[in-house]
Amino acid sequence: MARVVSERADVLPALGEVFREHGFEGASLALIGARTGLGKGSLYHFFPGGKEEMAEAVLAEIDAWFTHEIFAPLRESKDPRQAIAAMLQAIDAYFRSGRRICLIGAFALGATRDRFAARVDGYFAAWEEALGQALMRLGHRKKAAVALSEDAVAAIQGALVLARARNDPAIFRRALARLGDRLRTV
Amino acid sequence: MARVVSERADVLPALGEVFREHGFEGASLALIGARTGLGKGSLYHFFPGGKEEMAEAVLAEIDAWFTHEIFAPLRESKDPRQAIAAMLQAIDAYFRSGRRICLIGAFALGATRDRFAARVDGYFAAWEEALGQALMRLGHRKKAAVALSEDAVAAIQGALVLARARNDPAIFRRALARLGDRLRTV
DNA sequence: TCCTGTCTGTACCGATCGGTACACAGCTTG
DNA sequence: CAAGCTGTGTACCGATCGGTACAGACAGGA
Repeated sequence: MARVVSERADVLPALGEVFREHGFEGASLALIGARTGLGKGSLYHFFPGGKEEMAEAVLAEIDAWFTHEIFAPLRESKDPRQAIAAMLQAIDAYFRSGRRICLIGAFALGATRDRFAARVDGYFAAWEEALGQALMRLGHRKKAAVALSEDAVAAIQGALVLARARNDPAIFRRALARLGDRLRTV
Repeated sequence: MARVVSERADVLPALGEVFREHGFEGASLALIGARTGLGKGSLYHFFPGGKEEMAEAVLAEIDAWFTHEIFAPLRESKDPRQAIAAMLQAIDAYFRSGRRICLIGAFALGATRDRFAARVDGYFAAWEEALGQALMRLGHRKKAAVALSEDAVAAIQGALVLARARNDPAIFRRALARLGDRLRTV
């Protein structure tokens, strides 16, 4: 039988897209198999825990990406203003300017939330905390920084909802632009 | 066989809750039957179109409620400041202070979006338009009113995502409070 | 009383679901 | 070459899916 040599990590992006487009429940093994090019044999070889393990692996990968690319710079950069600008740019790229939804946000609203509660909560908690840190170093007092970071993360998620609801990615870009203004003023 | 006498409209609230909690795909007929107390016979009697017609009816009911309770006052009230305050209060009650999600927002992020695209788009479009009207009568210029209303609707949706993601309804109340401040300043 | 239309429960349908079992292919190590 | 591990395809499992068919139950009007 054909041997294609793939690794667990190789299929995570495709897996993520299937979950994004069809949700956890809607992503059937048939769909997953078609999208990843892997049969059930391979799938269950890489993910013995089935769909749940696949989703968990995808969430872990997303978490790692954000931690490294977004959260760490916000926490550590010596220039918080630049770090925030970089965050907005990275977010715009990651969400394809509003054409791609946030899998974690979608899971949060879906029936899947409880199953991945720790990941879902941790993702947003880390984001808020990291952005709050940057805002404090920018000169905001703790309370204001917490409020502003909560507002910012919510604005991003809301913009993703709206952009997809109205099928208009421009909504997301406009929201990011306004958010940039609000995050620049101390 | 037992006869309970119910009407189509009577089951819409229960139907809505099932879709909220399990999503469109996750809401199986077994679940729907259990929650509404209706068997398949009754269900398909009231909704010959099956699940799709059930969801459509729920969306129509939600749309009607918002149109009457939220959008119309925003458009017509002689005191836009008061109308906006009333909107925030009605929203807080409707979403149970963050303990209840927005079905339309959840559908927008889910795989179901395309099937109910018109409803989903129309709901948010109407909200933005109505709020924009109120903001203009409050003294904002058209461009600012449009931007602010888009921001406000996104903020509400984002706060619902966050509140459910982090399992903390207080996030929603805080977001509403901050939104009130932003909408009050002309 | 009978008839007709509105409800309701239930048996049943084919399709698909997630998951398991297992045989086999091919590389790697001796 | 032989053994062993890692991938891979496929047949198969019971459960559940959305939907249909249909007969029985009840109310209102004739």
